[in-house]
Amino acid sequence: MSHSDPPDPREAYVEAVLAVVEQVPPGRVTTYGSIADVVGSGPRRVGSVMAREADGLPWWRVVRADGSLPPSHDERAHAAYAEEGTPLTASGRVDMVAAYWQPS
DNA sequence: TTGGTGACGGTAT
DNA sequence: TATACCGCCACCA
Repeated sequence: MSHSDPPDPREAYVEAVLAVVEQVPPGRVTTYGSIADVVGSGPRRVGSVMAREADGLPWWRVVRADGSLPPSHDERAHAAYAEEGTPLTASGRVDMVAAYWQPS
């Protein structure tokens, strides 16, 4: 209310992304692009948020459109997939046909 | 202010 | 199927 009442759309955007990620059911995944579509932004913005705010989030449930993740996180992601029973392809990527979850 | 960067996506090769 | 390239656009030095 004072001279400065920072609505900070950046923070609201981050919260919106995190809210969607929290809704992805175990054993299922969604994509950066799908989240971007829901929150109204580009996939690279979503990736940027994940890189900074992944702390305490099921980040492994957010994958690329082809069902893969960066090699750096691939190993930890696979451990989570095995634990949650996430369907994978023979190539070692998430089976998008079987595991894709569309955020509402 | 300008330019480089990036947990991406889609298309071409 | 894998690799290369370009397009996008907010963020940071």
